[in-house]
Amino acid sequence: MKKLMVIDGNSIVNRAFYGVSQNLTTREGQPTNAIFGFLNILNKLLDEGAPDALCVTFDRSAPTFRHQAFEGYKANRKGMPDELASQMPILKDVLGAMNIPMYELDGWEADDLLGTIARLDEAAGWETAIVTGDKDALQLVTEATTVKLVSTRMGRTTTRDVTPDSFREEYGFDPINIIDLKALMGDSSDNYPGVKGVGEKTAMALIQQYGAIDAIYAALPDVDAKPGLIKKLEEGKDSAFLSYDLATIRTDAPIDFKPEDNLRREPDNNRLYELFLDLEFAKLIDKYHLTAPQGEAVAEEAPVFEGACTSEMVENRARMEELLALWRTKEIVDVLALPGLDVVCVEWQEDEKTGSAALFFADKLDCHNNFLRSFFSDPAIKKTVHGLKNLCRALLAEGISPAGFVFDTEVAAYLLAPSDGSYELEKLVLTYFNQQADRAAAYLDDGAFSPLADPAAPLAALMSHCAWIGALRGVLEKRLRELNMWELYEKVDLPLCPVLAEMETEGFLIDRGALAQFGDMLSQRIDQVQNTIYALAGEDTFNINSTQQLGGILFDKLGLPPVKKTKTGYSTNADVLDKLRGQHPIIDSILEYRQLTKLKSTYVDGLGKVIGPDGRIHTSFQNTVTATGRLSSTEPNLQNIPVRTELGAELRKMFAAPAGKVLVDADYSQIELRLLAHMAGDQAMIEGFQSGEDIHTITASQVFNVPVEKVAPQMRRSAKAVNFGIVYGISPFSLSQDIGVSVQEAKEYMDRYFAHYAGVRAYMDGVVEQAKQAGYVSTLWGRRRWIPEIKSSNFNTRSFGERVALNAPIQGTAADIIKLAMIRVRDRLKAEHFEGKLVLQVHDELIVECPESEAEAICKLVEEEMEGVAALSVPLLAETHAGKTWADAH
DNA sequence: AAACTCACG
DNA sequence: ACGTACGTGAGTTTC
Repeated sequence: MKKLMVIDGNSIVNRAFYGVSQNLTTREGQPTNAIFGFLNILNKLLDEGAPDALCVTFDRSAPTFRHQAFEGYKANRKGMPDELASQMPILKDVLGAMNIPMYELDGWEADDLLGTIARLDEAAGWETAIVTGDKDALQLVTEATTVKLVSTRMGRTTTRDVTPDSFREEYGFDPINIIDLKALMGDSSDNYPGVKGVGEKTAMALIQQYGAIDAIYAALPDVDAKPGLIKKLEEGKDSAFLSYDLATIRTDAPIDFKPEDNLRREPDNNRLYELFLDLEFAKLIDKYHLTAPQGEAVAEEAPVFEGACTSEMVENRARMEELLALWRTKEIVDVLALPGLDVVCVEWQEDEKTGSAALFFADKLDCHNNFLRSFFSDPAIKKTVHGLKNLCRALLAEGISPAGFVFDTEVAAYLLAPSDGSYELEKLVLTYFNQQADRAAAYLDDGAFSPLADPAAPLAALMSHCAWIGALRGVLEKRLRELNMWELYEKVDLPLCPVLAEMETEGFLIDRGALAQFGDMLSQRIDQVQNTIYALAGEDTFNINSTQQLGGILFDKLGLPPVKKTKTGYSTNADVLDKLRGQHPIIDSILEYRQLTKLKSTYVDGLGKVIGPDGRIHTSFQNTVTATGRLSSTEPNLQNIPVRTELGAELRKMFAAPAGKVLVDADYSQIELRLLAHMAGDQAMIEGFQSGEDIHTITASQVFNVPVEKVAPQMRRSAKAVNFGIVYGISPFSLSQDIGVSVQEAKEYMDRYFAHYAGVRAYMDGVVEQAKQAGYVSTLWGRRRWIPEIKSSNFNTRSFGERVALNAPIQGTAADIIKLAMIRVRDRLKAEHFEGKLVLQVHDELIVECPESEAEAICKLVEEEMEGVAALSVPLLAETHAGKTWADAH
């Protein structure tokens, strides 16, 4: 007997939408999670069920014919969220391309079509499997028709086959009587009432005993039940029969259906390929073995390797010179340099065909080193690489000065999609070409790569990586130019790479001894405070670091009032503890304990672990991580060294200049607010900055309408909080939390603020509008951040998108500016033969280590370059200081 | 691996 | 009525 599988499209797509990771979108912001989830469920079903035929049914909008009788029907069902609605037509396109028949009919619901199809199928002598998440469909179960009930739990979908036997076993009555069950108990999601006062338990018992509501009502008033229930049944009779009709799935929809029309067919390769390409479902392209349509350009033309790859072991000096000379004549050479530089692959274009070579440097100190040096420091050889910053660092470690790098695929991909998070070559190949590249690192893991032993096998893969780098260069460059980001790329992010590598290599000297001493002091105090806490708590068996255990002590044992909850229990963060201050002496001790242990573990111990043999700390600057364009710093993070508390700031005394040298520290004054004034073109704020007065005082004076000299400290504090809040897209509630006033007062501050800075409000409205229209926002230098969230139908998600739209242009422009300043400072230090070197950047702050004799000149140089990056409608101000330690210089 | 907390701009 | 500020990285506990 042939089998047909019929899928309740609306039910399954809903489950997929709410069950699959919410954030799956294309890079342009089209949500795809429901489609992806639907296809996954479909694939799983087909693997398990192997039906001969397959089709899908869809609703054509409520209220339906069947339910017109009842006005409140579906009043409780919310309309489909936009993110799901936008996926429906695409899903139907996909199913169409897969040659899966779809059935939908005006005025009919999916389940009526399911019912009709099942019966027609049965009549034709076929078996039917109905796939749905809706238990109403169980009424359709017969010997020939099973229901595959789909449920999603924690993102996993499971299906359960329901047959007449398994149904009876579970419910104790026949499948058809589920209609009677619903007639009594009602259905809140479909909004039909059933019998008032009868729930699932009661209804089940009645149906198990009597089978159908006809039988129940026929037996009235002698039904075997309590008098109260009998009264309810009598009163609810009309409603019960109405509900019965509503719960009945019709099997007589006027559709033209023949089972054999639904026999499985091969998908339409070209249509499906293009759809999956648009949806960025590269893995599914592989899974379905789809191929790029022949003869027409798809997204991007993928490179051809076959037969084009040759490799060469360069064994003598003459051949090296020959190759170097050749490469100098080429427009570009694409380079894959493996970590450690012991293997370098080079590919280039030669008379319309590709040439390539793999160079091995088993011993970097032999004559090959000359090759490495000549190749990587020759400005005449124009090189493309993936991950320039790290390559530069590796080169510097070999004493080679990098030059001639004209393209970095990693940085380019970051600029095009800065929220993507990671940009491994394999991932980019998948994104831009929908192809799977083997991981180059696979040939290196545990040092297994041994080119001399077996050059052939891994070499082909490595060379193909090289070719991918070249192919990516093509599409990335094209895209950067299309988006007007080429200049940003060429003038800012690319040339910053060697600067960062130099800074990492240089490192920051730290006073090991002083650090250890500080750590000992902390340990002693931690001991004391810990004892105090245990004494105050009356027990010493709990772990103060555990928020759970601590919460138990504070809120259960000591009875303090819980201020805030987290997912897992009581919140015990600093905000909460601050509110509890004065209610119990243990609070102050816990705050102190937190401060001390943070300093000890994160900073003293953390930093101690990463001091190099040279006594210096070499952080890694991440230049492809943040969504806004900022840098970040890892292993260790040197951008969050304490400064705000006195004890914490002690640490900055450990960051020092060596004997005979000093640190020059320069930081931008209020750069983000200045940028807000400039970008908003707000005259009042611009004049405020031009006056040279303290901006928070001016704001207070304008907002509170008092002369500058009459601004009280509290007024300035409030104005400062508003100023900062604005840049983040603040709400009155958060402002009130921040400065400790009522929400009403906070709102008044903001209203007054916007009244005086009308340009700021207009700018904010404009930038949000731009983000909604275009899907992205930009900095002054054209750095982009895509904001798919702003089109969300979810209030919180959308609000987040709006705040991001407000903040990203400002934070990002500040990042553009300091990156440019870094490049220029570094270039001038070098050009003017200073010994001074950049060692650190902390978002709006630069630190140079230099001989004492250079300090004065370098202060001037850094200030000039930082302030001179751009001419805005407000001055860019940088303040510089020199000192023996970071604490002194800041 | 996720949750919580906290350090910085 | 919602749920409450942008951007990071790291240490600790807990599952």
